[in-house]
Amino acid sequence: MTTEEKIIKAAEEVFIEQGYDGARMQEIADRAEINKAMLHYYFRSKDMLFEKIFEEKVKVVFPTISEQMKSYEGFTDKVCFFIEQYYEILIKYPFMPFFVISTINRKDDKHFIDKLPFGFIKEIFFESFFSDLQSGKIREVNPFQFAISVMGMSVFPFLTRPAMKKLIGINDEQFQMLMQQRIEELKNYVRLILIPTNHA
Amino acid sequence: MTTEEKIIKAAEEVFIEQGYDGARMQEIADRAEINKAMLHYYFRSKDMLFEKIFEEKVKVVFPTISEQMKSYEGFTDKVCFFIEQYYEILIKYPFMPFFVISTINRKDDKHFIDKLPFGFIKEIFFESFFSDLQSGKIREVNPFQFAISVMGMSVFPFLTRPAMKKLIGINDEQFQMLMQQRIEELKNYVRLILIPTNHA
DNA sequence: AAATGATTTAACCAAATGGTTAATTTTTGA
DNA sequence: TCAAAAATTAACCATTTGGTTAAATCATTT
Repeated sequence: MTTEEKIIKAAEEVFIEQGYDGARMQEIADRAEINKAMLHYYFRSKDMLFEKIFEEKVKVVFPTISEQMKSYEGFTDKVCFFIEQYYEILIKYPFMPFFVISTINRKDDKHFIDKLPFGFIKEIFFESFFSDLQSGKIREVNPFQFAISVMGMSVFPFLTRPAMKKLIGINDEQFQMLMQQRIEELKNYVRLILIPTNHA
Repeated sequence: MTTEEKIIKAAEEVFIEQGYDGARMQEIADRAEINKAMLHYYFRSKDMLFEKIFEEKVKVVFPTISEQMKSYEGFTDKVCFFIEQYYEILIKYPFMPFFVISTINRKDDKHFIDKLPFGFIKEIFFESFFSDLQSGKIREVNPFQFAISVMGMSVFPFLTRPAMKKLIGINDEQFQMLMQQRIEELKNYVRLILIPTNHA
């Protein structure tokens, strides 16, 4: 493991746990078991190190689901598949949503928003939406609002994990199980919302 | 306006905008137009000042909706009413959700979770749930998962406001309008999920 | 008006923090 | 083998930050 890799691994941990403001360069150095000067030697400043980590991590959270997505024809199926794939990632990286959201909400530095791959979301949620709407395969919902809802339902428990765990009284393992079950539940909700009732 | 009130107002602003770590005592003093020593005179330390603000603000975000909630009989109606009331508060205080979530996610200090009024949520979502389920008035959904979903759909756009605005390309005013429209959309989703289709 | 207590201020402090530097060790390539 | 380049370290630095203090001002009561 090279020094650079050690730094990135440690920086990931610390930034994700503590956020930009809470993170300390010394702590990153300690966890990487290297001299603090190395951080600046490899990444110049705290800002540039953070930037690097954020870009790297965003690539993980918003992966190229869209590729596989194309094999699904209908909008409903696409959304359901998205939930499945997204949850696989979320369960693997449960701290990611809070990291991303706390970063894009930083008062002074709003430029991180531009690093989010919006195209990806648009592709998933709007591509087959209108054709399915016209052919009557889905109900008349607002695509924006619906997209926000699916994202919100998916991500919210991960943003409130500490509170969730306390509210329901569970540990990390049980939380993970609950999230696993949640996939089917959410897919069910999506179908109930989208698929019209056939008044035979 | 007393000095104490000036401090609280300024501290609210700064803590909500910058978070605990990002907030500076000097900036709070500047905005309140008082000497920094007054902050410690009235609230001893940054921690105690923050505690005060958090407690105060939580009372606003989780108000006594539950009282009015009781006049609604059915579970579906209760949830719809909750969304209405909750959105009134959210539109008024759009920064609150991020403030609360970033606080309960603080690594070192997880005790803020205990200050959240969980009872309130339980009351709303579980009280009439089971009776309505047994009488067949609502579909068989998991009450936990459903509660998380409603909360998530409601709160998510406020957590991602800066990104939302950029994604859809709107300003603050338009965002507020979008959220106003969202109330009906969400109530619709809730009904579609909960109310069973009558197979006549 | 004087004494008392509460409030406010300016100056100060120690610790922490991001960042630098000059010297040292390790690696590399001719 | 040896010099140049790259990597690493310890010590250091300027600034910022939460917090303190002692003196000054203001308000209240007698």
